[in-house]
Amino acid sequence: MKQDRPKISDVARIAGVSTATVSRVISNPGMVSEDTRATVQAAIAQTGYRLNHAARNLRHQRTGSIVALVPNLSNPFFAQILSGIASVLGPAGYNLLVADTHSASAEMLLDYAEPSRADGLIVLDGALPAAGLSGRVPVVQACEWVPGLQAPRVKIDNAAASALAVAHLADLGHRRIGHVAGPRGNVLSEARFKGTAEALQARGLPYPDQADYAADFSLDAGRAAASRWLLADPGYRPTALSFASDAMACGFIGEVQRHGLSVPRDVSVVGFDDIELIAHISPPLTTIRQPRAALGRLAAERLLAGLRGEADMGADMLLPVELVIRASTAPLA
Amino acid sequence: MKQDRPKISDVARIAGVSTATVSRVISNPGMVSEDTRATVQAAIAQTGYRLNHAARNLRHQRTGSIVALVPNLSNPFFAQILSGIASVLGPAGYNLLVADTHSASAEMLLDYAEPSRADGLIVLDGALPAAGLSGRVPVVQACEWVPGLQAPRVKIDNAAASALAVAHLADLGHRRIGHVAGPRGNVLSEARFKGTAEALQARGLPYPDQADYAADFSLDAGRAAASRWLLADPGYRPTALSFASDAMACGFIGEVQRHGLSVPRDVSVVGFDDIELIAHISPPLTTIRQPRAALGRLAAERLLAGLRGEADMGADMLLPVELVIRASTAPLA
DNA sequence: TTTCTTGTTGCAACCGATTACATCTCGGCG
DNA sequence: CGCCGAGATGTAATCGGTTGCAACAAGAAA
Repeated sequence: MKQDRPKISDVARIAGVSTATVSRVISNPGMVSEDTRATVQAAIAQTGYRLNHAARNLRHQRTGSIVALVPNLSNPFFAQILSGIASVLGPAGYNLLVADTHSASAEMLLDYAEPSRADGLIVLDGALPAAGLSGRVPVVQACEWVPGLQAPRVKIDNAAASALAVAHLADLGHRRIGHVAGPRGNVLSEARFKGTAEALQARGLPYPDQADYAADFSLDAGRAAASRWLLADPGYRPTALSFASDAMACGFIGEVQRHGLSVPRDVSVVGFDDIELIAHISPPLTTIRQPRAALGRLAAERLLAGLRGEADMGADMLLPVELVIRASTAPLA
Repeated sequence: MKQDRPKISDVARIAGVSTATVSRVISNPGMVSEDTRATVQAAIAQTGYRLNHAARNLRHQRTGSIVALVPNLSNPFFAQILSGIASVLGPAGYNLLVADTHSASAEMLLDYAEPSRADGLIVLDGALPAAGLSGRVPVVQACEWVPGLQAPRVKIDNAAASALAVAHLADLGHRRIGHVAGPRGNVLSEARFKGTAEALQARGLPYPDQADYAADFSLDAGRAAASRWLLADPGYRPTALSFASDAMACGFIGEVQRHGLSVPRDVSVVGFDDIELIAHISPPLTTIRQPRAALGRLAAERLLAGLRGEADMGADMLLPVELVIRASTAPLA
């Protein structure tokens, strides 16, 4: 009993043809006569032959897989983008290789950009070094982006999104509108802070020249922001706040409520992302909705187009966002 | 100017040695003399040589990657398990290939179990066919499992977990305790329903012989369950309910509240999973906490041990769960 | 009948690294 | 002085498909 997996030469021997013909039956059936094809297919079935991908990839100089570099896999936000990516890659015959940039060394990350590892790269982490990512395999940036990296970006219009939040709060009569930014240095933090500041300025409202940075985008960071806000003079502190993430907004609300204040009576809150469940907290959170799955899908499609050599891999792509008004915002009392 | 990537023979030529020596410098430096090693390393640096993984994999008959078969990538629950998996695989030198079983055909899924594609398989989807997964590469099942598939399982004790919920509600004085199960046929749904029924029976409480199946584990399914519950006779319907997921519990609470009832005054609710944010809804949800990241980590470690040929890839592994008491449960009025 | 297509198929050279085996050198030892 | 062993390095087969090119057959055109 042969324990080894059958190889193409085994099939060829049984079918009485050359390995070339077997190979053609597999990858280019039209080139082989009907009779031969049937014989070979029978031999394939009989032996239970399965193609060796490593061998094919070596010869074809491709891998059939796309790497996604994710800053934090456990963040549901990224999971949904990945889901969008996978939904495009799978049907197109590509594998999705996921690398958590936090649990991988710089050397390993470099390795992911190797043509012998992946055919393309989707970067979801804006904190990576631009050098090393470029010039090896086609790259697309999604959601976040790496400053200085020449690769198409599929993202939302963060400035416009911030402006939406500001407009909503201003329309409700708020004049002292604050913004709690994400972690310092993060491209999204900066873009959203900048967008908020500019929107405030455009309306003649007071705006900060320095962002109120949080440690990260987490619940705890929102809680910390609440502590700062609670300490401030009620006569001067913002009556409305926009946050760089829903999680932060949640943390803020929880902490504020714990101190006996009420949202939106004492302070209006706008989140960012529209993650699941956010509609079910108390009060349901007003937020900016990002098209997460679409972001992933479009990034993947963009990359595939690039691999086919079709696309103008130059232009960026801005997806629309949407203000979802729930109950965490109210007119200024 | 050579556009091609340098290969090992280019390095060899420049260093004035054979390809064998270059190969040794890369993968077995101790075998090469100090001088030669330095020369070769200089040549590698000079050419910017990078190893071709496809070639090495072909020769080594391994791929360096592990596939995770996930039923639904956009579900944050799985994202956190994946995170645990990635945190182990990365440092061990393995890639994580993620396949969404929903957006892949059966043929593609079979392909993932090919030795030429992956060195091992982590199954997170209990609805896959057992045939085709077995006997090709080492497999570990995590969280969910495939009935009939002979592969070690890393999971929680679903029966014990259900019993925890029942005990909690019974201790609060509830006698009519219900359970809303996940989708019919899902291994977790069945296990949790069975565990709940047995726990009820053991306490002499009325128990259903048929599960109250939901369409899936989602918020909407919980909402639908609420509609059913609201229609039932208040004198007979359960005064407390446990759910097969937090999302369902949330949906239920939201719908019940919309009808002017209050949780936990009118009905106590226990969720399952302890996903993020669940502590911030109103009321904060009492639930069963699953060690998600640990599940992923252990599954990955198990698989790696199997790949090294170390482990008794036979025994299953049960992780402990924990009852987290918050405010959605209260003594029977 | 000869020549030219068109369609099938086989031969053998790849893809790029790894490694068993052979070879060579040099020091130690009888 | 010759033999042996250890260490370093080269030679070439190998992993398993793919594909350019050649060969060949059969039918069409001349």
